[in-house]
Amino acid sequence: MDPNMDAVDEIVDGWRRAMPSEDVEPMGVFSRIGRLAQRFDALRRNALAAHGLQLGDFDVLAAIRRSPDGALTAGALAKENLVTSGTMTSRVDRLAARGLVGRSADPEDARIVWVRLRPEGRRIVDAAFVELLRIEHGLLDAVRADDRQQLVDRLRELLLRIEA
Amino acid sequence: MDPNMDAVDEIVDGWRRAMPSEDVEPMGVFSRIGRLAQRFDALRRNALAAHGLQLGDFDVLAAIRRSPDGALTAGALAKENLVTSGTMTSRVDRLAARGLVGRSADPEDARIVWVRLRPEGRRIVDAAFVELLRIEHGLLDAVRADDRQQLVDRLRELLLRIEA
DNA sequence: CCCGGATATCTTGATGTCAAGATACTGTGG
DNA sequence: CCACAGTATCTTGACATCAAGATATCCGGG
Repeated sequence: MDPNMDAVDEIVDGWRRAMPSEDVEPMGVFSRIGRLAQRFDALRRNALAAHGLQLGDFDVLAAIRRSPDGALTAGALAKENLVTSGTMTSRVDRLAARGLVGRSADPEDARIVWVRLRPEGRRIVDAAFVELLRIEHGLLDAVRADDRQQLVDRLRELLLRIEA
Repeated sequence: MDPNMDAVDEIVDGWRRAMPSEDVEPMGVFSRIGRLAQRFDALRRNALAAHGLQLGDFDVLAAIRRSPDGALTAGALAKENLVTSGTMTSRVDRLAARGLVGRSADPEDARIVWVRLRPEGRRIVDAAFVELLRIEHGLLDAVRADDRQQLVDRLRELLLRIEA
């Protein structure tokens, strides 16, 4: 097999043979994005396990870590992580039980729950982030530095379209 | 907010503020890929529901549909779909119960289970495929035709690296 | 001819997520 | 001041997936 072909080239060729009347060009983009995400998640999952975190745990800690005030509401976390409120409840339960985050009530609106990093949570999320970044650098080596900005710009176009 | 910024620009800026000493360039690529995959899966899930299929169901039917002989073994399906053998057992159970696929024994190796499309399965997968392709075309409109090949080539480089 | 490692599938038990609904609170218009 | 629509979070029940192990089969070396 041509060593410059990847698994998606096989898939696209397969569809071309199976449905010759269709223009299957978009599959080369979207199948690769899906497959890359799946593989990359497996790498992340593996790396995070060494820090005692699941993917969802990291996403929660990271969102709080990035927030200007060091705290987010449960609803804001759910929205940022693209999960339901029920999922966020269970993630925060898990992290709070380990002492990585703390819940606190809002003094003005009793419906709101603020979630904030505790020192151990911040230590862990920073260590995990640096390691994930190291892995990402290693993968991005496969793309010439000159081409990276182009890639980012094209992905941004797609994301703006899909989130519109 | 700058209308040309997407959700990932926000995230990357957040990390840059939180961890100024790190080079966060790769996040612009990998966070977008992850987020695109997540959003795109939601669109696919929605479109497939109209055909009575889940994402995993479609992936199974599609893999068989593309195969030259019109049949694949349970193991080959699991490998192609990047899932465990247990997951494939349950998917094939589900599809076989609806009559969309059939299982048959291999005459030479009794360990092997061949899975093959039944007429209704083929009808459904073809209809679903055409609709998914229509959706993908609509999204890919966001990228100029001249730039698409570049995008595919960069994604292929990443996929070859990540699957190596 | 038989034993042991390799292969292929299925079973079991645990888990993370979701959809839908329950609960509690806010704030505005009458 | 009250009713009601809207908002924010949590609870519940169902489900797809996974990891690990059970079962069955194949095949090569002694």
